[in-house]
Amino acid sequence: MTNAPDSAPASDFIRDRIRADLASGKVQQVVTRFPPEPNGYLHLGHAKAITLGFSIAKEFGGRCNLRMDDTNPAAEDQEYVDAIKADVRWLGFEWDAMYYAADYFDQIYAWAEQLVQKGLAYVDDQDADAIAASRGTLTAPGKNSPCRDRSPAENLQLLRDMKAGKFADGQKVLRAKIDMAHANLNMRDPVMYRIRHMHHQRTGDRWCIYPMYDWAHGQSDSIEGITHSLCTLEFEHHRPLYDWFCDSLGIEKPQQIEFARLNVEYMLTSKRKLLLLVEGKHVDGWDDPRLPTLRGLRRRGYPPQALVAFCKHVGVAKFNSTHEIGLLEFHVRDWLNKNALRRMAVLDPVRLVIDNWPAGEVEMVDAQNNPEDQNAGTRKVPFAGELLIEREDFMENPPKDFFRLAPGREVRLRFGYFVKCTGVDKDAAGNITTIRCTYDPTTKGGNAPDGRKVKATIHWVSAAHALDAEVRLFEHLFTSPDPASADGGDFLKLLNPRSKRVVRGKLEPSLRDAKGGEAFQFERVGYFYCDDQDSKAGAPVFHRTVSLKDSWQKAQQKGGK
RNA sequence: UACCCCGUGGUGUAAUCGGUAGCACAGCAGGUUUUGGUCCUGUUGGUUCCUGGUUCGAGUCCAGGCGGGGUAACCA
Repeated sequence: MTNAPDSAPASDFIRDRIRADLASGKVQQVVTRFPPEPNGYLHLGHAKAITLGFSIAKEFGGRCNLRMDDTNPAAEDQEYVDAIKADVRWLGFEWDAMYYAADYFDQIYAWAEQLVQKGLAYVDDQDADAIAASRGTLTAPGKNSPCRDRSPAENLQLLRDMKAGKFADGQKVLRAKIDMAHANLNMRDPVMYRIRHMHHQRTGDRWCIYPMYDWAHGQSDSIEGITHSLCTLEFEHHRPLYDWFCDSLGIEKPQQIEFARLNVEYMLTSKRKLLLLVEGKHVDGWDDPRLPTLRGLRRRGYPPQALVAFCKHVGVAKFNSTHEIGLLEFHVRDWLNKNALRRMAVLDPVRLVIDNWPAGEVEMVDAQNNPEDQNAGTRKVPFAGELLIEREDFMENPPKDFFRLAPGREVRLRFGYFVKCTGVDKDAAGNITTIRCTYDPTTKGGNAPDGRKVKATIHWVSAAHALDAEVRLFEHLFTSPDPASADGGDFLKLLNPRSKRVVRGKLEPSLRDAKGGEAFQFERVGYFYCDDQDSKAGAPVFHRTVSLKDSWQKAQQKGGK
C-alpha cells in the first residue's frame, strides 16, 4: 500500500493521548470497543470507527470488544446483531470479546439503586412533555421537577415498583439529580430509566424498564474495563455526564475521546436518510451497490482491504471534514490492480471483420491473467475472423491525438495480432455496421518481427464465442457532492438518474465460470465484481466497481465540450 | 441569543521541549509500457482564518475578533 504502513504508526491526538496514558502508568493495557446499536446496517462511517478501535488496540498490544448497545428494544433486532457481526468480520477484524449492554442490566440497575440511596437520583411523575417543557432552552435555565425532593426511601420504593411493572409506559421515569440550570442541557437531570413494557431481543420479558444511553454506555465501558472510549464528536456534550455517573458511583472511569465522523463526497451516512432511500425504493435495498452501507459496498465490489486502507489513510481529527471520493477510489483501484484477474469484455460492441483471416478458423491465443502478478498465469482466449470491439475504439475521422483504430490505421488487438482498417460498412442510415480489417499473420501474440510499432492496443472478443451477460454500470447516487445540504433538506431531488445503467456486455468466454464474489479487471474498461446475489451458473452478472483511470477521456472532456 | 468543539496548499492530514511547513490524493510535465491502466521521475499550489502580544524565534503560547460545526429525544 502506498499509505502509511503499520511499521510507522500513525500519529494523531488520540494515539498521542494513549501513549501518554501508557507512559504515565495510568493505563496498563489499552482496551477499546466498537459499540453499535443493532437497529440498522453498518456503513462506511462505521468502518472508520471500527478500523480506529481495532487498529489502536492492535498497535498498542491491547484488546478491542464488540458490544451491542442494545438498550432500546423498540428499534433493535437480532437480524441487525447478526449483520453487524458479519460486517465487522468482513472488514477483517475479530473482536477479543463479544458483549451486550443488555447483559449488564442487573448491574446497571443495582447501581441505580445506589444513586437513589445517595440522593443522586429520583423518580419523576411528570410525562415526557412536561419534562421537556421544564428542561428550559439553550439560553434559559430549566425548572425543578415537583418530584425532585422526594426522599431516598420513597424513590427507592418507586424505582422498585417501576421495575416490578406496577406502572404503565411513560408514567414514571428515573432521573439523575444534577442541576436544572446547568449550561449543558445533558446535565439538567437526565432521564436514566424509562418504562417500556416491551420484549427485548436478548432479555426477553425480564425487564420493563430500560436504561437510556447515558445511563448505560459509560457503565458498560466501565464494566468491561475499557480504557479509551472512542466516539464521534456529537457525544462531546455527553462526556460531563459520562464522567458524572462514573464519579458518583465511584467506579472505574474510562476516558471518552471524541473524533470527527467520516464524510465522503456523494455519500450519505445517516441511518435516517439511508432508511428513506431504501423505504422509498430509490435504491434496491440495503445492499444496493450504490449505497455506502458495508453490504452495499461489498456488492459494489469494494474490497474490505481497500476500505480499511482508506479509513487508516483518512486519519482522525476533531475537525469535521469531507473527503474526496477520489481518495476512496484510489484505494479501491490500488488493491484491485494488484489482485484482480484481467479479462476482456466489450460493453458497447461494434463488429470487426478480418477479411484475410482463414475462413472458419479459430485460434486460441495466450492471455496474461495479471501483469502485476506473474504467478497469476495465463489463459487461452479464442480469436477468429469476426470480432467485436468497443465502439469508442474506432473513429472514422479521428483527431490527431486519437491513437486507436481508424481507416488506414493499424492497431494491436491485445494478445492477438496487428490489424489494419481497410474500410467500413454502413447501413442505410449511415451507421457503421462493420469495420473491415486485414491482419498481419507475422504479428501473432502482438509483436511485429520487423519491429514496427502501433500506437494503441485495443481489447476484443470473438463474436462467435462471446458470452452475453448483464453488466450493471454504477455512478454516484447523487448529482451533488454534498447531498446532505440539499435545498430544503430534500436530498431526493439530487438523485442521479444515471446512477444505475444495465447493459448487455459481450464477454470473453472464460467469464462464464465466474463465481459470485470474484473481482476482475475488464481490460481498459474498469474493475467488475461478479454479483453473488443475482448471478446464476453460467449466467454471471457483473457490477462495475470503479472505472479505470482514463486520461484519454479526461483530455477529451477538457479540450472539447 | 447560552454552552462546547474546531480552523494548516484543491481535498485530507503531519510537524519532538516553541526553531520558520512534511506526506498522501488530486493537478501539471516527462519517461516506461502488448491496458491512453500500472509503474517511475520531475513539478505547480500554503502570507499555517485575521489582528495584536510574549519571545532571539510561534502553525505551535496568550488576548481579542472572524468563520465553521455541535447541543434543547422517556434515541443512540
